[in-house]
Amino acid sequence: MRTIFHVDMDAFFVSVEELFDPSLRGKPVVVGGRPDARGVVAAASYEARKYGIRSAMPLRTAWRLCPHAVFVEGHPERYREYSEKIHEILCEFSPKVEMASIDEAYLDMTGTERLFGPPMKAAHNLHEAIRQRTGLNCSIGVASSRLVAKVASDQAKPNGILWVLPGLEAQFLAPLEVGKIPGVGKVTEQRLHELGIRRVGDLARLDEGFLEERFGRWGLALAGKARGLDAGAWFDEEIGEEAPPKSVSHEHTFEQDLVDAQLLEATVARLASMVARRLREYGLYARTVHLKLRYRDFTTITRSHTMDRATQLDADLVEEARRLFRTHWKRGVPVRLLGVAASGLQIQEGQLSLLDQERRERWRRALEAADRVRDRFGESAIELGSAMEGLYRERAHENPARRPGRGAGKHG
DNA sequence: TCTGGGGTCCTAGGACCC
DNA sequence: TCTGGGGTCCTAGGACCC
Repeated sequence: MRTIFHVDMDAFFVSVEELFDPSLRGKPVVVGGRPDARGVVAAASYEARKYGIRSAMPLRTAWRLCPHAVFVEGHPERYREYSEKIHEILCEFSPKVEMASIDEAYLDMTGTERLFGPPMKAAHNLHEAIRQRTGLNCSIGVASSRLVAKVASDQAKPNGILWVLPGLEAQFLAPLEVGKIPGVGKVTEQRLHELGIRRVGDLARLDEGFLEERFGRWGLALAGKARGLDAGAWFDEEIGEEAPPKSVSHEHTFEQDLVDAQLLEATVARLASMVARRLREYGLYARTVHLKLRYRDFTTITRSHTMDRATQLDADLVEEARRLFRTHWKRGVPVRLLGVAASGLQIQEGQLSLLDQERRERWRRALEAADRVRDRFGESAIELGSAMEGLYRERAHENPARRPGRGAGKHG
């Protein structure tokens, strides 16, 4: 029998903002952007929630519900910093810690009794350690599976601890609405409602075969979840360190829909460069490039292309993304959002000839140097990066014989 | 009300190979 | 010559999470 903790920070983004600006305390606060911006609520304070404001709600709606709320853009760097602090603290309590997102984590506390005492005592100590060292509140769920621990932390909010005793998992879940099960969203909830299933207990009573018939493999997982088991890919057994990313993406919604081909293409190029940069930071190479296009009426298409070999170079990703855009954008139709993603990530580049390898190595170093320039002077220096690429091409063309002899790293 | 950005996982059809 | 099945890759779309 395992002992799993799920630690979930309370109103994380808002709470971090309050640390830096205590005048926000006690007020309805919305993190996400200006109230008239195109965007959604990233986090709402408990006071703001009293007005019906919720995460993922359009900012304009939130503003209508509570015009005197304080709207802030937010500070992602600060959230990352605090997330790392929390991770450090968690690692003092267990060697098996897994950050599930920026503000929540699973701990395997099995066999830590001699060190930290029984589960409730350990949970209290952990809660107190986080509060003292970060000034932030969290809620903790304790149970024999990830699933039940996660639901328990949600039930414990705000600022509480809930331990579901081994053997009582199904009893704990039974009265809850099916939407409380992680992985059951609006669509599945609606489908279950149509079958007359409203509570987890209703679900648990059903025959597995019936669920599999209607929901496929997902139905089987659902049957397990209703009984408190870690079923399905969402909850793999071991709790451990994070795996490398499977995809990297950047997207942008325009303040106003755009039809200008040049502006749109420039955006595609910028997004592709940002993706390439992240790949270099991770030390990964991508084989597949995806373009995402959202039109004014919100219809959204994605188009992708898989290359012969993996790359992490701006030029390659920009070229592929731009081609996808030119091929698939319906000219003259206003665009709301553009996105570029990379997948099929691997550690090594595909096999190359020696000459290609040298050429690519020079490019890679030049681009890394450009990344450093951007770090120092900000994203506006991005033009410098592309200008350098142009310069490189010209020179290589004018005087190809000169390139290999000179120090390869100098051209950054 | 008018819908972000960054991810993961699943499904399903078609191509291609054995 | 016709028929088949399984496995894997690619592509597109969608549900879901924070």
